[in-house]
Amino acid sequence: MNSALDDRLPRYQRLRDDLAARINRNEWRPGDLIPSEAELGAHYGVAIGTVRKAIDQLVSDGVLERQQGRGTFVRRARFNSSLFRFFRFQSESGERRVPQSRILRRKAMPATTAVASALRIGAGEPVISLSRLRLIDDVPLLAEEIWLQRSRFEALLALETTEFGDLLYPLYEDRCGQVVVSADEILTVEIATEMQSRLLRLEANAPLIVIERLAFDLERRPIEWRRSRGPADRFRYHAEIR
Amino acid sequence: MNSALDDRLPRYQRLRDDLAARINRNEWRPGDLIPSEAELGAHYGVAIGTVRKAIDQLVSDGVLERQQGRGTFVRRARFNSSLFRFFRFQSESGERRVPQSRILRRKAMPATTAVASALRIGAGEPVISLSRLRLIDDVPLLAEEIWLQRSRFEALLALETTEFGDLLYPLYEDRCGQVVVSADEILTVEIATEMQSRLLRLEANAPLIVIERLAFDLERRPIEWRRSRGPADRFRYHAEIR
DNA sequence: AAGTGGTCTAGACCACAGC
DNA sequence: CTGTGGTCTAGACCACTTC
Repeated sequence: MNSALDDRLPRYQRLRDDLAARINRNEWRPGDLIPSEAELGAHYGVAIGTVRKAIDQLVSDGVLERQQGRGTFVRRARFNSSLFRFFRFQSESGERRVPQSRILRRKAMPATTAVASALRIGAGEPVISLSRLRLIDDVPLLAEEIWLQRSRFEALLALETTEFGDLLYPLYEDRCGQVVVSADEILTVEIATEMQSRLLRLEANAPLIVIERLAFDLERRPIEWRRSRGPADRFRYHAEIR
Repeated sequence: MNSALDDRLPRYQRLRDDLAARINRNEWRPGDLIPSEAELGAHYGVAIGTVRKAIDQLVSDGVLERQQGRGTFVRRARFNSSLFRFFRFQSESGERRVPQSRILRRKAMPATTAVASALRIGAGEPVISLSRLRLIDDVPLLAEEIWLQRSRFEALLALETTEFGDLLYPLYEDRCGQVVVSADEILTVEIATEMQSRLLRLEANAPLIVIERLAFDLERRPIEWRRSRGPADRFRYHAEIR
């Protein structure tokens, strides 16, 4: 379970995993300064070069951020990151803006088999389901269904949905200590159902783009599954591939 | 121009750039074994650790590949890479296959302003334009327009288009010494024109997915621009985002 | 001036491939 | 057995931030 203990792995790997786990359990929170390389080396009994290699990995994972002369910090949610790219549905004038969010429904429920399999939990385990509409200039742009493991996001049930704000990931960070660092997305196109076309104010049978996203924490465990649908004619998606 | 000479940059950076340039000018070709770390260190007059750091970067760029005990090799085109992911248009049965390719047209011409700006060359400079149809089970799946800088791809003009094969990137490698290592893609949806719907055997006004791709060499210079269109209802695109 | 990360070095030992 | 990359160490010096 805990790779930080598996002594077949190189030290820098175990160190990376241990640091990742410490961040994940909120020993250090986004924005915090972590101990210096020298301190970490002394604490773990390894050379500074080994610490550097572990930190290098976490930096390239987007989890940590170095600042020469200042120290190494836990990175905050990145609003310009590609995680936010399907915000790039164009507004009328073409510029990019953060859409408004309106939570339509919030429900605690047992996971369906599909949700459980995506989140890699058992069927029937408690999850939180959100239904959200995103708008620009009061025009609906995306209809989203979101599922979260309840045990990690309990705090969301105690909060008024009107207090959620326009972005969820900062909320996850602040209220639940959950940090999204990567995601897999699958894009497809389908035809709007009657309900969807009413919600998005489209004509019947309009083509919709469907974006399924599975978001991971820094230990690559799935923490959020969402399915977003928007009018295909306003869709523009940018991807960098390697 | 040549960052390998800029002594404000760290040595491992200059070394990385110099190695990249040597690969790009085909001093070593895909599949070749490059000199050992010790040899490179001796040749460039740097410590082995510095060589390792330069090679580390090229490995994470996907240009080189280490094999413990054997050496470091120039990577061949990766057919399972995400560069090939819009091959994932599903076949009837759902499995993934490499589509057939049919070159419909090949033309040497001066670059239009749009093409020149994408490829970052001057308007009117010579380019090669390809028009290609991709099929699975003889059913058209993608209609592609492709533009290449003529100076780099001259060899393609001397080859029968029927000899091109089903994949272009291996052809670029073998015939022209050009290696694609990364790309930017922009996805949009549009409605098929009459000509497109005839080519792809769709009904009029069917929704099309449009994938614009700018492909880069390992010095991040654009070498190919393509625009691919396919039926939206058979589209499935996977992206990993960080 | 003190502390931090950034670069670079030199060398030890290990794991693996290939003769 | 030799040569290769993989890990790890220890220390020097530099560049930057903060006081």
